[in-house]
Amino acid sequence: MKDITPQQNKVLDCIKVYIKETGFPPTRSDICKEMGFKSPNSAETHLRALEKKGFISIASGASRGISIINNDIKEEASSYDSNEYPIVGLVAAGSPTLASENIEKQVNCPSNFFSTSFDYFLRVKGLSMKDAGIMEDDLIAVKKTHDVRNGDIVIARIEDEVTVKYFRKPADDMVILEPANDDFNDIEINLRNEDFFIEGKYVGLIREN
Amino acid sequence: MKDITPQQNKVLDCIKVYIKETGFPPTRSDICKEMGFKSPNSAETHLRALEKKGFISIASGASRGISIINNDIKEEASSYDSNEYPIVGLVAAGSPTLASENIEKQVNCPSNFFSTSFDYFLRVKGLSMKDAGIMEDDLIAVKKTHDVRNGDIVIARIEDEVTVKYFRKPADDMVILEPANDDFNDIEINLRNEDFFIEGKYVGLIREN
DNA sequence: TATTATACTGTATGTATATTCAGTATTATA
DNA sequence: TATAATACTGAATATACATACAGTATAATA
Repeated sequence: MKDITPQQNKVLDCIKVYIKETGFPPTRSDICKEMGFKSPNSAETHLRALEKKGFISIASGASRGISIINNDIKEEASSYDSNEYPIVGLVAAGSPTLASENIEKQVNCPSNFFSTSFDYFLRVKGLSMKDAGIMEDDLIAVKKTHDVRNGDIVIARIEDEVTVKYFRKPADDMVILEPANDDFNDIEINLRNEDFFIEGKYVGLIREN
Repeated sequence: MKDITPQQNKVLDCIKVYIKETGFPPTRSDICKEMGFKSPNSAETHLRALEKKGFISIASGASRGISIINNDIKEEASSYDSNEYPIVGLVAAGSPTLASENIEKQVNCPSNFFSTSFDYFLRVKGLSMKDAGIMEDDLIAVKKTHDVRNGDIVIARIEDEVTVKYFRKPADDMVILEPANDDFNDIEINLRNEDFFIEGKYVGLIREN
């Protein structure tokens, strides 16, 4: 992304403000009013410059067809770095984890809250990871990934059941899921016979008291 | 707000999706394409119905002048409600907890993140509260208060040392601080002889992995 | 020094768009 | 049973809007 000029930045800001206040983007003429321009072409050229530099996109032919391209890194820097993340339960049925019927609610959380980015929160059931400090009803931040290593705490699906455990893979066709609680036993999975899937990785935890 | 009909809800959804995908609201004709209508007036009448029922507002004369009216309480509450909270260590010296030299860094966190409001984060040292799921290096959200009850997890200062423990007060002149770990012993404090102070109460926890 | 980017004014125009009017049909509501 | 609300088609039109073209001027680059 190229550098933005102060004036172009003003125009960009004025577009953002307009959208925030009205719910839809401004016309060239609206921008002129806001910026004090007397020709719609002043707005037009600024828009084309902003488009060329990657700050906005302009839908050809459409009125008010401006959309802000949010550059995540810039957003984080400018403190608008909050996002809504869904909380899902440990759903047992074969439905997709993030299907709307599984979402308990959405919570607002800065996207850079944990050092690793994450995709959703999972509400923990049971005490099988007690000794790792993961208690019932805790929210664990899950990053969707298949790239897990021995010793990672993973969110895994065996057949139709979702579980949180330590991951270990002693052989190519075998996975052991280890709880962090002496009252529970290891789960051995034979990858040839059983339907096994890594949903993601545990990257953080939130508890409410 | 009046009841929305299933068809009107479809139209409302289609507007939301259009905005999400393009960044700007649809025209009547766009809605027709999405919904399969053959007359722009079909979209128009639906829009007017949605406006009348308070789901959208329509800017007169403006193209794409539709904006979604958000009366979602939870979103309003969580949208731009972020604050900076300090992280402090378990400082032993007699300096005030929130003195700048004790502040590890500031973190951005929605102020309504936990059901109870809080004042700062404390970085946990040691494993004395392990069985309560509080591990080394966890951040616990602390609410400054002196109003604590038996069974609460409190942040207390004995002489010059700060500690996190379960609180119990069996007599007027006595406090027992109980760890959640069999390897540690209860701490009995005689309020007549010892300098004891309740810093606050544990209301939440955050862990980064 | 020539060229490009920035930063505007001013005019013009085709079309994208909102919006009204005229109908038809079905289903609630009073 | 009359009335209103819902759910559409189809056509017409004034205007809102994007966008191109013609200029002017200044600062930055090659």
